[in-house]
Amino acid sequence: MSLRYALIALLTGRPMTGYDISKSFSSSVAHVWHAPDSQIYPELNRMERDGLLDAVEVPWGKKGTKKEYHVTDAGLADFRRWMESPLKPQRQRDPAYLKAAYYDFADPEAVREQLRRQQTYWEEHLAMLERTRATLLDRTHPTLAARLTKLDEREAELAVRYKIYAYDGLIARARTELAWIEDGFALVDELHDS
Amino acid sequence: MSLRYALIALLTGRPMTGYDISKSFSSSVAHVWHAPDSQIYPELNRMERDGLLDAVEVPWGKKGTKKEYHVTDAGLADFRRWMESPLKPQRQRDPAYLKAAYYDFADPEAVREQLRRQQTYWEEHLAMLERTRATLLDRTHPTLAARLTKLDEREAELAVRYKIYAYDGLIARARTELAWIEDGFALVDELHDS
DNA sequence: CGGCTCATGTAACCAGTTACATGATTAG
DNA sequence: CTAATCATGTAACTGGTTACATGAGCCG
Repeated sequence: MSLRYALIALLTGRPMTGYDISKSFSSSVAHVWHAPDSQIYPELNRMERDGLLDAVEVPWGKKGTKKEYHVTDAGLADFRRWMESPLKPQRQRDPAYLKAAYYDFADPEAVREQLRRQQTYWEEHLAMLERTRATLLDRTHPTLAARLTKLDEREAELAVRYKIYAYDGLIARARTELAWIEDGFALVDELHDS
Repeated sequence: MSLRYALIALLTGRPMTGYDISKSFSSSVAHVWHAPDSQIYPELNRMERDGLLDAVEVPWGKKGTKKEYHVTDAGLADFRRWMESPLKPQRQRDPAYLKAAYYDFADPEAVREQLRRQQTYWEEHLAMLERTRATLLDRTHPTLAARLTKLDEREAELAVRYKIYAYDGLIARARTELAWIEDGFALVDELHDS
């Protein structure tokens, strides 16, 4: 269900076509909620059917049209309702930790290789988060910038600060993962001669 | 697919019935990989079919029997192969962060309520992780203890240390979440008069 | 005219969730 | 005898993944 709220969140910035969404998704909401195109288009149709979005046919080229989705009042109300509803506690389900608990079944060199891959992944992820955070701070992030034009300074301040808050959480999480990976290297060295 | 490896991991400790598994699951592997009963039983059947487990019929009461699952050599080999195979990078998908990025759409009091709930959840989760970590350290954790009887001291040391390593990661993560939640309270107070 | 981007999906599958179903055994 | 525990699931559904499918428009 969160996908639909990720989509509404994105569309509060500005109306977009499915294509626009699937492109800008990856550089914004996808940092907290990833989804592939094949899930986005059908969901947009369902949301239109449920009255959360209005699809406006916009001409495209000579004869083509494209659908531009606008959040309806009902959609916004639904979004706010979801925002204020309690989260159900997330189940833990992380293969990295499952593996780590049983690293004694694997070859030490294979463990190091795992750790190196995770390290690379998290370093890149962290760098991306920090870049994005910077564009939020200076308000050049395209999706955010689009939304800010509709807000007064007080509202803009809130929107920006909460987004930065979310990214700060993601950044802290990435750093925690990286510190854990560092500890992993040290542990493998300690346990297997070196 | 990770469920099946969580199950093999658990069964390396000692052979168990589906019922044993579904009970002890929650106090061990479920900390890294949650699964309900309704997913466990069918998966055990599939794993037996695939030759990863042997099901031994054990008498139970006067006429009943129960199935005790043993990991086969093929199962262990498959587990090791999985252990050494690269993880595919996990997609971010966390509703708490999605909401946080858009807290400006919610009432400040509703936001505080959200934060309080998450705080309670993570505090309890953290306490549970720390209790479990302590039982790993003193080797009284039942699943671990069962496995240790089959290992020499050197192997036992590895098994224990890696399990503690995994829990240290989970604990660090929980603390990071709690720190982020604290920052959330401070931010709401700052942004909404107080 | 050829290749990129814009545009919109479908189909088959797999994993996980929720709710329900049923019966035997054992402890008090 | 009754309640708790042991035992084992099925069914319907939701959400997410992977792979594929197709065509119009735009730029050089």
